[in-house]
Amino acid sequence: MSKSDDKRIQWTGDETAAWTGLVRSGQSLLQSVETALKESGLPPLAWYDVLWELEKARPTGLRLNDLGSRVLLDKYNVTRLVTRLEKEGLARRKGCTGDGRGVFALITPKGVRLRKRMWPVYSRTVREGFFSRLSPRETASLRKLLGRVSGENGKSMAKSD
Amino acid sequence: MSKSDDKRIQWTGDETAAWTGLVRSGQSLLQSVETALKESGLPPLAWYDVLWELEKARPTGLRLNDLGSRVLLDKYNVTRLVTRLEKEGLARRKGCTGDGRGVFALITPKGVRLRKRMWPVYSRTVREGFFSRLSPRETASLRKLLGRVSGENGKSMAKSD
DNA sequence: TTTTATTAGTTGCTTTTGCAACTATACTTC
DNA sequence: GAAGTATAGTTGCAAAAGCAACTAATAAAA
Repeated sequence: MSKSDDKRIQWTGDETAAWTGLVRSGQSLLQSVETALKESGLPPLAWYDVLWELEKARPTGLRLNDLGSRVLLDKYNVTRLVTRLEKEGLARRKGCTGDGRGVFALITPKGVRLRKRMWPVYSRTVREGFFSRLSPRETASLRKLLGRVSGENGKSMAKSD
Repeated sequence: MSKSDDKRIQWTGDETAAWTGLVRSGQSLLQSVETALKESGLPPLAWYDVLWELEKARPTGLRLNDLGSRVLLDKYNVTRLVTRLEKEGLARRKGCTGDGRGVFALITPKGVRLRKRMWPVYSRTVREGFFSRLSPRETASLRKLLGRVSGENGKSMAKSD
């Protein structure tokens, strides 16, 4: 690797600020949501995400695998989260006919009800901390920029093994 | 609260996409950094953040409290992380003369060296996954937008108790 | 000045993550 | 069709995070 293609190790001011802005605003908002949910006696955001994916995937359900890739969870965490949901009667497993290894997760009516109760809290918190600070144009512009960033990432999130 | 000022529970398409873009790109990039660090046999990003704050705060050091608010860590996690760093000889504590409750954390030369070894890995990963996907103008624009979002958040990150 | 309330930091206990090893089924290829 | 390899999911153990209770010191009230 020659000196000139030695990737710029240094960051510009804008780069640094954009990066810290991204990380900090994300973390801070997520934290607000978690706090708001807890204050309302509701489960964590990860539960919402999973329940929502399962609800959208009705009536088929979702393979744990797919579920994991949608919510950015490693497979062992999917296993465990689904187990917890199952224990609360919010979801259930169903063996996959056709692929003996596969397992589907399905949302239950109780799961749907819980998800619906969580939504207003989640929604409101994000609106207050995020959307309300941006004009529609700015929101659209942010969407576009972040879309560029999220575009197929080198390494996928869910580790294979 | 009248019906009309009932906060919009629904999200527009742009809002949804901006939110998921923010969360997913942040998580995904952070995950890439963690992976890269691990692959290089280096400690997690949180260590970097703390070491860097301590390095900037030389030679005075930082109160654990301040440290926590800068790196978005709850106080008990600060206590523990500093303990781990101390155990590795990367930082040390120093009682605070003047305020008997206070504790300063100081970075050691070894800590500085480690932080310097971590930087290229960190830096490169973020450049590849983030900066390299945006033009300088876009980066600046993103910075501005995210700055709007991060502006004093309702609830501070580090919980008081 | 004594009492009361805050603030800084630590620690025990529980829950959750992360890693690595493991089982079981499906796919390849020879 | 047998042997090897890849994939889906689970689990044991260790490290880390979250919560609440606790200590010690400062600041505020009475």
